[in-house]
Amino acid sequence: MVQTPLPGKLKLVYRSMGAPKQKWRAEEESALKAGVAKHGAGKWSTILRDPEFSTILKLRSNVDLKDKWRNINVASSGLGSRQRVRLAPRRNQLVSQPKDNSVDLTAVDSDMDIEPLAVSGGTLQNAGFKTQIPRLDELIVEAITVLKEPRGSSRAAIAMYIEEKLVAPPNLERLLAENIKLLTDNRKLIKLVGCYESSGAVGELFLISKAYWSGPKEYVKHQYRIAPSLPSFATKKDSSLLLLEGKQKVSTIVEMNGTKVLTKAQIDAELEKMRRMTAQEAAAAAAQAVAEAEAAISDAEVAAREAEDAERDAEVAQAFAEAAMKALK
DNA sequence: TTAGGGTTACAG
DNA sequence: CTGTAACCCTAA
Repeated sequence: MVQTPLPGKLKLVYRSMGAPKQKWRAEEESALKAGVAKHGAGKWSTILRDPEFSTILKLRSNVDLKDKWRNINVASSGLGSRQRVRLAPRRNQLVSQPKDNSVDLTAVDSDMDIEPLAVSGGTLQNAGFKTQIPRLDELIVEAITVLKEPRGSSRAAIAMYIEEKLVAPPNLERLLAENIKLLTDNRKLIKLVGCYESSGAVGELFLISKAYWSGPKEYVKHQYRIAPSLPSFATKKDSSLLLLEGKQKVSTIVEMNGTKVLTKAQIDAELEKMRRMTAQEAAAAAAQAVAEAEAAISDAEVAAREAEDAERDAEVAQAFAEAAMKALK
């Protein structure tokens, strides 16, 4: 019980070879989250053995993964300190059972990920256990956000995340399917329906409603991403025809993202180009745009410090790609 | 091997 | 000093 590593004199016990602490890199953390999404929490050894993560997590042990996952969950749970496990968080029950579809997710526009976090000054004193009965739609968004999977998260991954976090009702899968569909229809989420190859270009098909890809070599993935919030054109009908042309357009988007200005002239210019292209060409161009976006995401993961900005740019690029794909139907 | 409790290092 | 993250120990 009492841990006595050494007599109090010699406390300067360094790690294996003089490594004080091994801070987790964002890359490793992402790999861990992805691994949990794939294999489930608790399968640390399995995750460690997965060739997709073994390279990144080579220096970590299964215990390290377990501890890190615990830290992530503790931090994500909104509760400040977890040295004292006063009450088990198992009392959280998902009660928002939509009888029909009375879940008003239209009001989830601006106040989405803002947590109250009223711990100003003193620590949690009265907040014994949180009664924060989470909303399912918020949980979905949180799952996708936390998992940070480059190609989005599948329903199974989202369900697994939620089940890891709280006691979910047995019909979670069904509720999840309904809620995800609503979120997708309301453009809060972007659905990755498939990947395809067209004339050498490999891309993804993002849909926000019903559409089908009849092109060659399509395989369904059914993963979901957070829909980026774009200035204006997302609500305009006429601007549904948008298109990118590879990295050139991406750089344009980056500039746009910086200034937050998307002029009508720019949209018209894109429309002009779009009208000269066939659906196939548009698909290829959209594919390239997505590829650029993915490259930006990869770079962001390597350079963990500027991950936010780069990923944001990537998402904007993907939004354009999605708009282009929508135009195809 | 994993889930926890417990400990140490580090940043604020 | 305090809280947090990385690490350690051990029962199951």
